[in-house]
Amino acid sequence: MATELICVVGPTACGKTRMGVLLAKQYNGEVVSCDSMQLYRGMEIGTAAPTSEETEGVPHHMVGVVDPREAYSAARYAEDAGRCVDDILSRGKRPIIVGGTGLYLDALLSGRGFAAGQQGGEVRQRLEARFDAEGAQALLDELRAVDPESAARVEGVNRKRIIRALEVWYETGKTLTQHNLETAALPPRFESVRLGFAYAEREDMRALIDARVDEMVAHGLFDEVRSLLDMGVSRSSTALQAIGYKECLAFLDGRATREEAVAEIKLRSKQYAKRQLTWLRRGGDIHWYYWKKTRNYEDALAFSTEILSQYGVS
RNA sequence: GCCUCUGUAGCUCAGUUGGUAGAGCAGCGGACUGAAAAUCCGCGUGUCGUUGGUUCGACUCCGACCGGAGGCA
Repeated sequence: MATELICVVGPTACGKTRMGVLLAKQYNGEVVSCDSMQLYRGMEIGTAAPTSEETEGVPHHMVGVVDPREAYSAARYAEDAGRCVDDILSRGKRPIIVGGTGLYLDALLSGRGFAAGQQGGEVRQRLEARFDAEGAQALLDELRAVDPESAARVEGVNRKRIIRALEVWYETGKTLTQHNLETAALPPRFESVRLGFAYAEREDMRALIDARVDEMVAHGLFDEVRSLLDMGVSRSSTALQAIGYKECLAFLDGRATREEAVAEIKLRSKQYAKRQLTWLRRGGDIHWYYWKKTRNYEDALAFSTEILSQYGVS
């Protein structure tokens, strides 16, 4: 199968948006965002969603398409984004996947599918209630009895993972381990080349993240959070768990000063970037380009086209 | 100028009667297919201000010096 997709990955604030646009222009492409928070409407500032100036006319999909009151998921992303990709391909254009949500990207590309169960589902709600009432140990023991491998892989008191593994068991009668085993061998849904962009010095990335957070605040991040609340987005919603939003909430609710909130956003953003790097390292198979102090997009584009030509992408 | 307190990890601080040091946060590494910007796991990274002295042995006791805080003048 010929290479169909170009993927632009990397930690936050490392030039993915710009590279996506440049590549789209060069390869007759359209961008499909792969970002679990840019999906939500009304969160442009805090998620650094591409602005109309930034996109320069290149179509961007999967940005601002979900009501923030809704709970989205990796499974839904794989479906929705998959449709976008198919559509772009059918029009003879090149899909360029741009984003930093590793799980979503893998879900889109792999075509493995997810086992049944969902946030807000009956089985899940019941398990959540039981977890809080009976304690982690009880459910972990229960999981160990049916799916010892999953139980072993769930390190510590990982509420989400314990519940999810049990949910798969009760929803499908198969263990999560079994599901993973059966789907891991499936061929990928799309063939792709992954280009990674990061900083050679982590300190440079950190400084940039700090500066970008200050920019977001100057551009009205706090107002953005206020208007989400005004439109009835719950404080516990997935959307408001986004970095930059939950910290603003702490300020708006009087649990932190404005300065503390901003400092917390910077901190959490940098920790997030580190986690993104961990995820991407693990996946391997990425052609990395490392920025020096200042970004040389021309050089990065030259690097990218060189790599892409090796895969027959032109 | 004198007196008192103080100086230990990147930061805030513990450290019993002398046996070369440990917490939180930060940081670093890792896991992760239906919340993933989420959730969870692992790892101390050190001229104990400097310099003399006492001692088998000093972060610990003594002196001097340097830096910080407060008080009296």
